[in-house]
Amino acid sequence: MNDTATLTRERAPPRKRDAEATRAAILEAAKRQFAEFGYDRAALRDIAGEAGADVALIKRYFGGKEALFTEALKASIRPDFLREWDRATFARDIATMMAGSPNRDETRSHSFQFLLRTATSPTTAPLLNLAVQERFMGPIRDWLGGEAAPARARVLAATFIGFLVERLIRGEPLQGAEREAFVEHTTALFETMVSPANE
Amino acid sequence: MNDTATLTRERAPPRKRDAEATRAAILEAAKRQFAEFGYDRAALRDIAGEAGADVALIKRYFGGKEALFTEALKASIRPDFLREWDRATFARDIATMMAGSPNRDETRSHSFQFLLRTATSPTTAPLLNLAVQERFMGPIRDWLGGEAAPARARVLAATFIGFLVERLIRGEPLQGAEREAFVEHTTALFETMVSPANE
DNA sequence: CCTCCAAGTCAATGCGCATTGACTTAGCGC
DNA sequence: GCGCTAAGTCAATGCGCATTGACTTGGAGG
Repeated sequence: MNDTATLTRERAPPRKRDAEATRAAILEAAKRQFAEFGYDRAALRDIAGEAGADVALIKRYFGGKEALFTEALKASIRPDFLREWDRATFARDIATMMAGSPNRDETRSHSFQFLLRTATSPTTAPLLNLAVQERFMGPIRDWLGGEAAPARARVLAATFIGFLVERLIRGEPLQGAEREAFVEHTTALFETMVSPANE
Repeated sequence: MNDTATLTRERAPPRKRDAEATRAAILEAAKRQFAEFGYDRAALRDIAGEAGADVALIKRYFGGKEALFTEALKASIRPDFLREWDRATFARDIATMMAGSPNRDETRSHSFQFLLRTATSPTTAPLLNLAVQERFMGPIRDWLGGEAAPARARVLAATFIGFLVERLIRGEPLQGAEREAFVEHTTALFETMVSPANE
């Protein structure tokens, strides 16, 4: 009797024999666990477990751990993520988001956490670079527009990433005056990046 | 004494039986390898190897992998790192540094790479948070001064980290016009953070 | 030259994990 | 109902690694 049911994650209800659905479930679990644990500490066993599938199916459907990771990475970068933010309130929205805890808006932070974990693992960094270049930098560049868009996109992306990390690291949530000041300064920071700075 | 001659594996010349020296060598190798490979992929065998010592000595002198890591982490955060930058040229210096490759100024980036790898590994993040709070945030806060220093320190630290990550990820080096624009915008960005923004 | 202890070595042990191939079963077409 | 194929299961294998305890050796003090 294997009781992997003790895991906190809910197991999907018993699925009919459906290759497509199984594959999708595995990919979903992979996205989540790679994002949460990083490449090294994510175990195929557990991923399969969460998906309600067997480890061997990962081999069948994806080939191996690295291949699964690559696919999960691709699936985690949505090129249209910028459209979700209103241009007018962009800076403040970002600032507010960064002031919060990562657990709250899990849906959105999934993919970014994924990026972070990937970014700093020496093994996976090369994989990331490729994906980011076309699916992350590109959109930001277009979204920014104006002169020197590529360089400005880099600056924006870097800053963005930094705040994600800070939020990830942060121990206790921001509160009171510090939180307000944080939001103000962060808003100002992102605003200077969106509207071209005057020399 | 030159030391970092070859990338492969510098073995120190046969050391006399000296517990202190051995301990130090191990710690040094640990700092380097943890920074380069991250916690998970750094192997005690290799660390000991680089230090010209045996794995078992790591147990004797440090207790285990996690203890060694913690110590290496502490040793990697220098609370006075900010003093190295001239206040007047701070922003531009940072920008120039960020425009370069991480391999060039290895000495300085060691400790930061360490931070990054630590930051995004779920296991080690808690350890980091503690260390960073007092040895990283504190100094920045004092260095910044002025009103809302804690919040502004956070903003500065976050941005700083982001650029480190971006630099770490970046595939090919920045060149030509993009590099120039990048430096300009980054300089401007850091300047607004040092000199208090006017409301 | 001898003793003894700390410094350093060696090899066994066990764990967690990915990989893999042989096995079992569901379910569709006939 | 029958059989065949794809979907899903199981267990063996092997690798990399940290841990650990028993062993060996250097070298200083007598």
